[in-house]
Amino acid sequence: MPGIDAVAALAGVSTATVSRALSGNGHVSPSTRVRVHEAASSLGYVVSSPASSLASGRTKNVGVVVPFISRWFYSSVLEGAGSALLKNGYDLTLYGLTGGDDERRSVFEHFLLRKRVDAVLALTIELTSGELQSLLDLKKPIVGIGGPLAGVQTLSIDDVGVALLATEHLLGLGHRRIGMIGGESGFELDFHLPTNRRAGYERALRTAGIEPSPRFFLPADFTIRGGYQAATALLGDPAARPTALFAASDEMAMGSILAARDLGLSVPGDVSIIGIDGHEHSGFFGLTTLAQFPERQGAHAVEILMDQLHPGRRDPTPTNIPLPVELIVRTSTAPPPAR
Amino acid sequence: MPGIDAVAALAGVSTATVSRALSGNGHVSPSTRVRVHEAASSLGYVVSSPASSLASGRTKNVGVVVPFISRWFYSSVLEGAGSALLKNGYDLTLYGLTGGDDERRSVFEHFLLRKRVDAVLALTIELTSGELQSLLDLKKPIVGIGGPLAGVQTLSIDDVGVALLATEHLLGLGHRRIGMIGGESGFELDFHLPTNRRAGYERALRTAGIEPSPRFFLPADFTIRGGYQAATALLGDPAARPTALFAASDEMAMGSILAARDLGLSVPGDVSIIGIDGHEHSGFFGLTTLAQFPERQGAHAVEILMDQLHPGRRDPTPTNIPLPVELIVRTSTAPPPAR
DNA sequence: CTGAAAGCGCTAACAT
DNA sequence: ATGTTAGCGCTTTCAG
Repeated sequence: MPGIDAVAALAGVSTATVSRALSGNGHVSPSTRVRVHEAASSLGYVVSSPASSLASGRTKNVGVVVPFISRWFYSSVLEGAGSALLKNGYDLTLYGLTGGDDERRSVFEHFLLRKRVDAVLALTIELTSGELQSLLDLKKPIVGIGGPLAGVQTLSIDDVGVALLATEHLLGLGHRRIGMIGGESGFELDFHLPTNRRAGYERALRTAGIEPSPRFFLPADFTIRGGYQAATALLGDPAARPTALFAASDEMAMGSILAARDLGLSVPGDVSIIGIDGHEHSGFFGLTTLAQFPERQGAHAVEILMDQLHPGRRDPTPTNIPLPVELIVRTSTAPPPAR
Repeated sequence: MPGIDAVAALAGVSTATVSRALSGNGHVSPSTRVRVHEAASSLGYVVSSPASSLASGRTKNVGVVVPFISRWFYSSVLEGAGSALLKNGYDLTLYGLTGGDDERRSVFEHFLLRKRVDAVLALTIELTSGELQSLLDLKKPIVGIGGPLAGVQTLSIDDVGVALLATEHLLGLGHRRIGMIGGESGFELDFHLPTNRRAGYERALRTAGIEPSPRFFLPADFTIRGGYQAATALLGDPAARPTALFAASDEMAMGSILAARDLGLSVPGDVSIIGIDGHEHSGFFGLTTLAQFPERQGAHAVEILMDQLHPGRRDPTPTNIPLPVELIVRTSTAPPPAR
């Protein structure tokens, strides 16, 4: 492992010049820049990150805090963020908040404070004011996905709007009896997502002159199994069942499709089903959905972080950036049965 | 952000003593240890990782290299490894090899060489000899999951054995016409996993006096959709269809269950289906499976790493450690139809 | 058991 | 455009 002075010696310049040439900070003549790069690569020199960090105060690393890792949405965002960071020369240090409160506390009170990250990316985490404060105290760029988070730059889809669109799609097909499988309100990790999606659903109905019926709403836990159970209950009464179901996540929508089948109902013949997510499996199930694009969200968040880390690279960005969603119509939705 | 000398001053000792007291290296009298800890926490002192790393050569960080992030197996391992690392005071830096070759090269030639990690954990990655060499040159502990990897400590399930067990379960129920949905052989990222699982399947059949028929084997891509298509083909001919299907992954097995339904076949009445994985959704599908436990695998790998990082903590471990699997019998397997 | 002091390998003023 | 040099904030001999 050669050091910077070996490179300097070989290139016939000072270590300062090597540092400048390799990092791109400060001016170096084109010719010496080339010499230095050649010397470095011929020696296989790679800068020591701790030494560089200690001297410069920058780490070329960003911390990503996630509530879960092995769920489609989070791991997809992670994938997008990771590859975007790599392209920018940054590492990604992952802080999972799975374990208990102790683990969570140690992340905020110890791990994130070690001066190991230049910025932090927080995925759909409802932070306590103490946690938020300790992040803000770092005086480092923070961006949240799924926000909004007070005082933090965030990206998020418009949960009310997306639910509105989904419900309107169903209304547009002629459905009047539309059920919803929502989120459990205790699901706090996602910023009022359950509440907002329900609000969008109800607003769409009311706008169409339909009073939402509590009998048509059932909360579930965002999983296939939860969706299956809720759909089974909602579709169970042949006399008074909805002709369409809007599920607040694709996994629940998939569970609903399976439940409908098991009840002997055809989708979309007897019941239409729409979800939210654009889950990787939604195509297989022929599910109509409002797709969000988690990988792009991750990449987008990284862009914002990079802009803040390298001022002058772009305009300052506003406080909460709405993220695009896209209605993908597949074969799970159609006009209601003739009756 | 107070420094170590602020703590030293407040505790009335030297910085050296603070360092020793906080890190646990070197002896400090119980009483001063307590004073130092109190001083540190009252000031909110947290060691600067770059400074500590530069001085000690240790980073308290491990690099994890993964081929994919958003797949159940990998994200589960990651979850287990992450929380185990956290408990040990280590950070986890994630290197995803999703992007193209350039990205991959930069990980091995640059990112991993920055002296940022004390060890590396490689998940089911078939490394080129050059990549392996550059890892070995780091002279740091490496452990692989899914191995074996020449010269590296690895953990892996016995792919031949697990396929053998799955097939034997089917044989034990009385099946003789057993099909398999295997892996595409081009799926190189997993060490010969497709080949090994097929070998176990064939060995079990031969031991039972059955010559495996190529017409009963179809490769797929480990996804639900792939399993669906393969199962549709395998079960398509009512005259000569297998009475049982062994899928090399749970996702493919789930696809098979859906395919069987769509063909009007009852599971397990007409056809039994078994998978490998213990996927989070396998319970929902009533799938009989050979469960591996990716989270535990991640935690286990971390244990080994910690043992190597803190010598004397436990015995040196052998070269390839077999991982436990467990047959979970649910409702997708039963004796073959009476005929 | 504790303190003094010499670095760890780089970066960033400050000169030139 | 490039060189000189003083740290960055710790850890770790080496003494005592």
